[in-house]
Amino acid sequence: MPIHDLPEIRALPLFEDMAQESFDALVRGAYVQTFPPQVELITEGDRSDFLHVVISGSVELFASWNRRNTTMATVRPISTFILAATIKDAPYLMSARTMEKSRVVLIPSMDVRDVFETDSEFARAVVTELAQCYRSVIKNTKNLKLRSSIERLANFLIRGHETNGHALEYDLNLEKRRLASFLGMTSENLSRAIKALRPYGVEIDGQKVRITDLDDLRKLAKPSPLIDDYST
Amino acid sequence: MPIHDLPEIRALPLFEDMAQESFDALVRGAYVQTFPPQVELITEGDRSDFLHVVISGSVELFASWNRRNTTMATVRPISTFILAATIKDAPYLMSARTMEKSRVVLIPSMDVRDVFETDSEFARAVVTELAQCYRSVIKNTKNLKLRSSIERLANFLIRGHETNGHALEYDLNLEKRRLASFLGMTSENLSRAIKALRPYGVEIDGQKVRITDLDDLRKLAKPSPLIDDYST
DNA sequence: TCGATTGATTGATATTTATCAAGTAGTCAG
DNA sequence: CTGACTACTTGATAAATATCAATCAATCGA
Repeated sequence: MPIHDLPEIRALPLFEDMAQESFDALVRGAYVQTFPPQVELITEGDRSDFLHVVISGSVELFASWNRRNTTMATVRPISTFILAATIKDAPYLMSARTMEKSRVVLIPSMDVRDVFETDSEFARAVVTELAQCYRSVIKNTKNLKLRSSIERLANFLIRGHETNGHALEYDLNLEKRRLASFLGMTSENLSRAIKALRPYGVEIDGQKVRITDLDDLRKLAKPSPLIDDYST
Repeated sequence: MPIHDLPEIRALPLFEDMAQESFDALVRGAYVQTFPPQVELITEGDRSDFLHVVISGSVELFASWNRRNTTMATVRPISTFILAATIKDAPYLMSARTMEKSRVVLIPSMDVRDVFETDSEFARAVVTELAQCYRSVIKNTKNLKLRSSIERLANFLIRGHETNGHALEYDLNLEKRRLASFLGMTSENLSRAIKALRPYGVEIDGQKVRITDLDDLRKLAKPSPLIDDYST
């Protein structure tokens, strides 16, 4: 693995506290690869061979059943994905494909499990990461079950506003059809939902989101830290 | 804590591998309590004070937003809940209430975190448990997003058939309104969904489920291990 | 530059799901 | 036993969401 990627990976919460020799053991068998857009990196049901770390670009996690598909999440640098499957040595529950040209580090799952057994600092970091992931999925479930599609969109937009330094104008950074699927609706209905939010001070033109009346939008969205705060 | 509960708790996957002294440290501050039905044990948003272990009875995990409620899971003996919040020392994302008279062990969260820091066997067990929980919630999300309510019900019934030793007649063991909420539908629609499954060989009378044509039901439900197998 | 393709939008319609309003059956306390 | 209560069911209707078809706009490769 090219040396210039190491510091960034080493600095990830998952790796920063572990012993140097453990980290070396992980990195030894790892390799970095650049993928073109729309490449399926992993397929649900397959055995977990590698822990993946997205270094640049972006990756979509999606799931399928009975010819239906849904976007589960998008992974942006720098972060790992499919940690749970790696640790459990269990089949992937989701597929992953690159959304754009992306660089990904592949760490052999066996190495991850070995180091996990020997380095308790790493084990603890894995716990923190998994607990975080677990809580995120729970929040997502609450979002899906307790809110209508328009409410989900409204909250998504407010979250975007917050993650973009509270800018009132920011980039969606996501194709609308993917957003629709992530929010659990069709593209057509996302279009209509966007229109429905216009009276609440939302303008979306292409990838550009503009919030003209945040208070009004908040009144509709009713964001809650127990659903929308991804940091806790 | 009464001594006669200890062996069962000790045998839980979460605790079985840890050092005896660590287990003792956990149990020292713990206490067991019997609650009547419909008691709210924890409230979402509250700080995590205890790790809970259900010894008998059953506990419903539910979540609320904007005066709406949804059942997230039911916890049956012997298992723990809200492990993630305890480990992260973060607010509960779900509330919990007893569904019937239940005995619950309460282990102070601080003790859990302390032992987690010192006993790496325990830390590893926590990882396994959290990875399991995480994967369960992912499966649940796929279930919700990829299937219609009738398909969810059909798969739920097949799962019941399997967890009851492949019996073609078994007890629902759950109020229908709770089942409805868990499956993400209203009670009324659950009633109708049950009727809609009759042509596929399903009879539900009160709490009694009878599957008369498993093949037909399977053809509709299309169960997948990547959604319905809770063991992997 | 120009088809061809892809993503987004819109309108019409269908399906799914929720809500509202009765009504039924079973349970339970007095 | 009885009246109140609760869970469940049913039918009618409404709302939410999906599907289908058509169009538009942007992009891209030849």
